[in-house]
Amino acid sequence: MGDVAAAVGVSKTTISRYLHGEFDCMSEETRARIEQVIADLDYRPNKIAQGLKATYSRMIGVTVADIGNPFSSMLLKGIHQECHARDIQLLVSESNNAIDLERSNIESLLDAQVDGLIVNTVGNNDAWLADYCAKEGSRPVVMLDRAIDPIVCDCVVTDNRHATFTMLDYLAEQGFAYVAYVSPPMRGISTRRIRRDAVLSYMQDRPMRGEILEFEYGQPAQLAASLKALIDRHGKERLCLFANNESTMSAVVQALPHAACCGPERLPVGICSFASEEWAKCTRSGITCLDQRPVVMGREAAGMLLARTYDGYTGEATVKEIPATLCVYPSTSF
Amino acid sequence: MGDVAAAVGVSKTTISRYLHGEFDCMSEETRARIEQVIADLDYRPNKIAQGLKATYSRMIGVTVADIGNPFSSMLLKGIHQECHARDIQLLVSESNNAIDLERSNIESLLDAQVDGLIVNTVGNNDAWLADYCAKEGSRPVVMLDRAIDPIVCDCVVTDNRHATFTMLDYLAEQGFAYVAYVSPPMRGISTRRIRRDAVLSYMQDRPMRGEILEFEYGQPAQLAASLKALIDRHGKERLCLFANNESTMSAVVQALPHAACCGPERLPVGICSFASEEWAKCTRSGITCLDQRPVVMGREAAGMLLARTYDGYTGEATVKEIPATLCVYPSTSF
DNA sequence: CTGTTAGCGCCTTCAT
DNA sequence: ATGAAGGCGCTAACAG
Repeated sequence: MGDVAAAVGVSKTTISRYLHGEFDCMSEETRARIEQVIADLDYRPNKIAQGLKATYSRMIGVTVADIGNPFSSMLLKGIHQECHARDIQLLVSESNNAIDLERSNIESLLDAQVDGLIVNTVGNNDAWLADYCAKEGSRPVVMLDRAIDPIVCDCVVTDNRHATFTMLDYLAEQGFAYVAYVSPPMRGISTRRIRRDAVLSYMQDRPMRGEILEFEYGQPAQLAASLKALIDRHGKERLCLFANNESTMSAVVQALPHAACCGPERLPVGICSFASEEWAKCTRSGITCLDQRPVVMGREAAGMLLARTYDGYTGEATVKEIPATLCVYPSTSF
Repeated sequence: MGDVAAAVGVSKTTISRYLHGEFDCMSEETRARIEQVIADLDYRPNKIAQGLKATYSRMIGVTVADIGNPFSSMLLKGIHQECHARDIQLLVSESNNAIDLERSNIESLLDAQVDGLIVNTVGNNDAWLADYCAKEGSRPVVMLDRAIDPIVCDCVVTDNRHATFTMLDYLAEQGFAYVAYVSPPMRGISTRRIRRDAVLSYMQDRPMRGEILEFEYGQPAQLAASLKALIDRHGKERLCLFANNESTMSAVVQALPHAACCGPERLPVGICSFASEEWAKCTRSGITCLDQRPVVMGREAAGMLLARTYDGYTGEATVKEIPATLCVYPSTSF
């Protein structure tokens, strides 16, 4: 900036004004000269230095539990769309499903002076997060695909209870009398808990029966054994496996012999899952799924965050529920 | 920092020294007092201000063509692993497959003072990128899953030619006499071009015959028609469709009626693809694939970038080829 | 062992 | 219509 000023023969103040479009009180000539010199020198203002002076950096921080997950990458896509439109940079980090990493990531992002945070928490970290939100001078936070209780910050989640009910209604219609909800351990993750509770509550009031089947990602053999036992136990009764997410769906599919899913030997076992349609429709012969529309969720979260961060919005913290879409494929038809 | 200094009753310099672990020339007492006050005040140094003074920001920039792609998210995972280990922040943006967005993203990242760049280019932007690399004072750049010609910066790519040959050898073994390589238009993307050329060159020297089948993502009907014609033309001759990437594989699978892939009516049509194993093994009855190990690629790219950016490495620009892994599934067995 | 000073690149009053 | 000066939070000589 000093170079430009010197080359034009004006002070840095004038250059600064030029950069901010304050042309009203500037001679047309200076204006043109500055433009010229900036082009010649290929000068670009240093955003970091601007941010040092201003109280904002025009960067927001994002932590996701697992960035390798295609669902997370869709969330990021949505977040990026919204932020890019407003010229906000994205500082991204992943916590690899570890709580201490999540905490240190958030602290690092804050050290980097992000103006706000989008957090897809790994779970069991609510107290710490609530603590941060309560601190005065804290930056706005939006929880993504997670809710926090009590609601201390905006949350963007799938309408999990309603979506679960929609799926179960559909399964009942298809003649499934028994549903096993397959999920990784809850681990304080609101989304998982709410879905499980929805399944249990649905079954309390209706003829449908079922169970919750927890499993650990690392243990495919164990899952295969549980599923085999379950299926054997049910004989010819129509049974459906309802997976909590894509990874679970993938594990379920692999635990089942392929012949069980299609062809003449097909067992009376349906499969469905929370999963993106794009992925589910190609899995096996096509798996019925609840698509959470993660891109929309990401956009929504970013929108809420930017409103608070840059537009001075100060309404109460709210939970925004995004409806999931039921997509029917052959895995639940007989 | 001023507050801390005041509270302790020393100058900011001393605090600065404390923060950088320069305890050798500091009384044990001051040291302890500073530690105390920092804890009390919950003080954390401003990385941005540090970066303003230093000539680096400890941030690197990443642009990917399409962040929603699971492959890209794996690349990011690898990049993040390496950067996190060295306490480097990641500024991420996506170009949504648009060249002008890619350019403006790179400029924005540079404005944000990133110390280096990892670029997964959308294609047809080589001249512009080479231009940037040649500019003096430019930050180090690593191209990821893309090569640039001539090699003006480090590139991390799959060993595309070798991988393609490996797959074709395997297909020949399985008795496929004809292979259709299905790919989106090349659009100046090195990876696509090299794979296509490998297919053509393989077929020149060997009995295997085949063709290149270009298609546009948006046009499933057209692809379905091409495939139908192709299959009809070949009657009972064993034929394999070889997809360039996951999206293409997905399109191919959807263009084919499910009965064509398994069961008694199965056509003599194999399918294989460049794709991650995790995804391919669940698709239909399991699809033979070349897994590019994107996490490794991301790590490698970040490693090379950090070496140049922070360790003063200045060797010649090189192309690092990561071997792909052939994973066999039922889609190519009869 | 610790403080003073100057400055990174920019913005913002207050003058002129 | 334009400048000068001070300061954002921190670091790096150079003193003492």
